[in-house]
Amino acid sequence: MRGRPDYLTKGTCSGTVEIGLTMRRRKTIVDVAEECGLSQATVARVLNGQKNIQVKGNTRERVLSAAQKIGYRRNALAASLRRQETNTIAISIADITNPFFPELIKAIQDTMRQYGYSVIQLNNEWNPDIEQEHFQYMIQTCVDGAIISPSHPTTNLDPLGIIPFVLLTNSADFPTYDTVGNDSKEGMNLALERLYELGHRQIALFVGGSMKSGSSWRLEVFNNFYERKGMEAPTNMHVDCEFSINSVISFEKAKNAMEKFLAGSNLPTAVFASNDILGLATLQVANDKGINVPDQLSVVGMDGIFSGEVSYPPLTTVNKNRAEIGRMAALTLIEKIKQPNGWEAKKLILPCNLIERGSTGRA
Amino acid sequence: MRGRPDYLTKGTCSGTVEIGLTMRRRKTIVDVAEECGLSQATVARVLNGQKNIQVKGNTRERVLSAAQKIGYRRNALAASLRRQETNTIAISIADITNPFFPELIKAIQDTMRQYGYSVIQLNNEWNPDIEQEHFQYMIQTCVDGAIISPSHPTTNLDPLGIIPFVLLTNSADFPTYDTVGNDSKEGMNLALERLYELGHRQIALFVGGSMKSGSSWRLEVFNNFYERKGMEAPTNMHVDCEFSINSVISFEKAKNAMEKFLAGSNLPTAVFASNDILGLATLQVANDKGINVPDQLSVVGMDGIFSGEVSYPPLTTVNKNRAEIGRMAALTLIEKIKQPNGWEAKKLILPCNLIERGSTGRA
DNA sequence: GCGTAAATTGATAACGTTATCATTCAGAAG
DNA sequence: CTTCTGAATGATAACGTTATCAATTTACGC
Repeated sequence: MRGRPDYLTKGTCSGTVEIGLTMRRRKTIVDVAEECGLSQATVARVLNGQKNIQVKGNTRERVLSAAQKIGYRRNALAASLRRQETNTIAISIADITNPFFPELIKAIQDTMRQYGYSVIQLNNEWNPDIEQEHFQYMIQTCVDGAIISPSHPTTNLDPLGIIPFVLLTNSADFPTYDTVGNDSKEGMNLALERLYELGHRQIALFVGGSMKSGSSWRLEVFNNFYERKGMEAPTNMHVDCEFSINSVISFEKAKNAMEKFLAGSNLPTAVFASNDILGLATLQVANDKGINVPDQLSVVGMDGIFSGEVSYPPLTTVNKNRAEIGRMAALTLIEKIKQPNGWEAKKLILPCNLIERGSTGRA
Repeated sequence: MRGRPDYLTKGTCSGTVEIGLTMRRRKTIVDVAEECGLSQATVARVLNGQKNIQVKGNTRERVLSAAQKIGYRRNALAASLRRQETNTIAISIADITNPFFPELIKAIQDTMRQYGYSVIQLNNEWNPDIEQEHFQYMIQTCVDGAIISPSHPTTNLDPLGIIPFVLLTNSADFPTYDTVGNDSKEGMNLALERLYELGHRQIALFVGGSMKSGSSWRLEVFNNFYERKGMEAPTNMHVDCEFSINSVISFEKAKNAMEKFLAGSNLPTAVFASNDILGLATLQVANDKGINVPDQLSVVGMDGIFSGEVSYPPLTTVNKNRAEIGRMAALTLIEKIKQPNGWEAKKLILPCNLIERGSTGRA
């Protein structure tokens, strides 16, 4: 029986007397062993629950009841240290208050839970330094894997070392990594095509500023669309605005930009907003100006956040299935963790779907 | 120098030759010690960075550069096991996709981060069984503390044992525990008083069903308010609806309930909704029916979620400062962790504030 | 130069598991 | 009653830190 030095053992209940002020030490496998008169080894065998262990039903009983009796709780720290795996994965995103993320995270949590993993979620606030700190944290805490939404296209992922990870992005900026993302280009096309079908020819493109990488591909898709239709792409139909860390501030900035645009002379019959915040801002400006949506102006957003359902009118949007992205990212990561060798980069691109609500109608 | 058994050492780079397929073992303090020719003890002293340690500047250099060179990363697992603290706390809430929570969580994360703690966030989906599982998980992973939003007024907190925790609630259901919450009653009064000031006498009370504990106190506050004004509280001005796990579904149910109510004969001049989802549903129904808000109907919600800012008109609401609640809960918990003895239950009740936006006006 | 105290450094035992090996035990065959 | 085999149990060395104590070096006054 292994001894315990005095300065630690002090305070343990011995016999029936319990020392007043000292904290009750947590029960360990050793205590269970003492209690039931078996060795630590057998106790461990029973309690860690490996499937194909050999223990007599009798001794199993003894161990379990002893553990129950003294209130034993496994110390996951010790187990993780010994087994060299923590059954924990990390998620790195920009900002949990961004309405895009909670569902995504929940899906990851749910899926991971099913496979016995817990999830640590980290916000970097679009700050690459914090992001790097988080990577270090992941290494220190020995997470088994990570799901990462890179704060920038230039995010350096090397520090992650041998930690298996999956990226939440569809950008071409990370060609050699595993990625799960939406087909945003195709989604945007879906919206434009539908607007065309409804008779819209003067469509404004509303893009959220420098923060969002990939503003340029939107313009490309926009121009290609008009080309496909044999029309000249309008050049005076672009609305830009800054995008901020905080959704509320972004919303205000978006409103200002759209107000200015709608005060101009050349008015669109429809607005394609590259995310729902921008779309909602457009709605509010239109409402304020007495422009009827959708009779005088159609508005399409992108993402499918909750606020778009409760707006007036409800916002038509290119929906990104965040739950599915989360689930697939989780599954991909698990697969990668289980089979770390000979893995080649997987690129999963999920389709978007158009949800038509009240903000769109005939031109 | 401590030895390492063959079956583990195999694959470590020895000399200049590196064995092909085997995984590179993670560098430890022992490796650093070998590299710089000092003992583990001194290496540890330098690297764990205790403030007032005694090491010569020279040796510190040696250690640091050696650590740098071989790419040493501290193993937090081992450290936590030894130090008996993880610098990690857990948050238990119902559902991260509920728009009320993300800001709260972020505030907790931010504050905790400042004090060197990481945060594990767990969703119980209003399910007490999952909630209990999470409590067990907290014990196993040896979190230093927990912040808990109880799924039900009957949630059993005993299993948490000696883990220090703080509850996110203002209900009287947990009188003996530390709690941080908003003064919702006072907040509701704020709204009613303001509506009265604006000339409203026929105010409807819109309450979200059985899910939400504390529906009854709202009625009490409502009746007290009218009594205070020397008026008879209207008894035909209560709208109830089921509340669901999912915000979207709750919203639809709320719309149905409000539609039915507004189709009736006795119409209110104002609606007080006990949360923003209900308020937004009211707005949308009014808009659909051509009832002008706020000219014909004023609407006040409660919580202050983002969707209320982007609705049309923007929703007047009794704001709960979620960031502040999170911050205070975090600070209280830290205090409790640092000073575990002789603590008596702290009850923090933060004031609500009324945010007047476009959905309210003169009767 | 010497003795003493202070400043550095080193050796090592924990923390609570898991996994390997060795040992014992039960049961069957001879 | 042996002898052998496989099942069941026990002893113990890791996992990588931190913290205690002991040992060593340095500083300093006389």
